[in-house]
Amino acid sequence: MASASIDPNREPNPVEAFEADEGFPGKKAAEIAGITYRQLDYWARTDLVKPSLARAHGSGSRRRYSYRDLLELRAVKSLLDAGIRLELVREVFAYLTEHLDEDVTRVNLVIQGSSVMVRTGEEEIVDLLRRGQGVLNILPLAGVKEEVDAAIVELYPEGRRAADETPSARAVGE
Amino acid sequence: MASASIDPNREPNPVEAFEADEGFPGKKAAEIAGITYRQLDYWARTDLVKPSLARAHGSGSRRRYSYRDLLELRAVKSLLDAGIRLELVREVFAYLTEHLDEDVTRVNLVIQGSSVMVRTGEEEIVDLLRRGQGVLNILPLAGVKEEVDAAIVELYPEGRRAADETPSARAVGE
DNA sequence: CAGTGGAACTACAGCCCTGTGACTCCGCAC
DNA sequence: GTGCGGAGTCACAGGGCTGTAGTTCCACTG
Repeated sequence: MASASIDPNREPNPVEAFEADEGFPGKKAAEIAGITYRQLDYWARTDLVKPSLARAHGSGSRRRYSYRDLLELRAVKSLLDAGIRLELVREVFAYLTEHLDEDVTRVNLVIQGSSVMVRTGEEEIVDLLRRGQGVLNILPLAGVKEEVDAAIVELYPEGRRAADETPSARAVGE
Repeated sequence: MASASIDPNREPNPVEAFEADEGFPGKKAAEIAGITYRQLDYWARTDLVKPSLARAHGSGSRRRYSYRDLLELRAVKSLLDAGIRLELVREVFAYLTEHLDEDVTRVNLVIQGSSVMVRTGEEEIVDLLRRGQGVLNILPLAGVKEEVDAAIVELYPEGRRAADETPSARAVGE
């Protein structure tokens, strides 16, 4: 709701400030995504979601997750919470990592058997439903983004160098 | 759509003949459902899908599955194939066993988080989609029935005492 | 009615996956 | 340098099977 204006020369929001600064360290990434640190660690080791700003290089080093990584982490969590096996989640993300651009906001992730799609309209989904082959799994990515943003604001209200407080729903286009 | 006519004085189809006779023994049930015998056994032991005509009572005894049991087995398999964890499947069936009447044919099974629903129209599903909270899993039960019928006809064409050879459901689909 | 063969259930060990706990280790900021 | 916090390691647990070697019961034969 509210003031998520698409101002071309707006201030960087907390998310961007964070990222520009240094990204999110493992522990915070886990908190924001709502998972345990051990899961985050396990997923990183097993190549499910790796920190894209800086990978670990031995004990004592620090992983650094980008905002997009957070979205992925949270999406994984959502799928898991919905009772989907990590095995399938891995397949999904193998695809997703390549095909997901920045248009996260109005899109549904649709999984049908072993094929993954990114669908915008309800029409298309109804169509899939009608020709119903097997189970459909549908994850609205908009919700994922909202959750991540909310978690960031709640856990780390001032970003890093303060910046814009509005939760940045980033709006339509992209 | 099509020829699954509800003819009041039709012959019993192979399915009904089978069941009236003695139901389906474990091994055949597994074949028809498209699962391994070990899975069937495991599910029976852990109370996921139990043979409703006769449960095992020691080595040498025989489980006897009803046609409806076959539908459940196949539905479980579909859910599993779709990457859903057995844990969730158990929850689903706890509900389903009570709320699934005989109208299996035009219904979608909708799972959202921990709540399970049986929905007929696309409207309702679109609505759920629109207010999208979390992941939706949708399984068209019609397909399940078709698959079971097809499997029975293919694997055991003569039912038991012959009976009606016409593939009951299928026809048009395909 | 006893004997027998085989189908089908049972027991049990073992495998893989997904974590979790409890340490240990070590890079980096100070 | 040194200490802190986060990465690494290892052992182990629980779920969900699978494979295999028993056990039984049941139907059929004689």
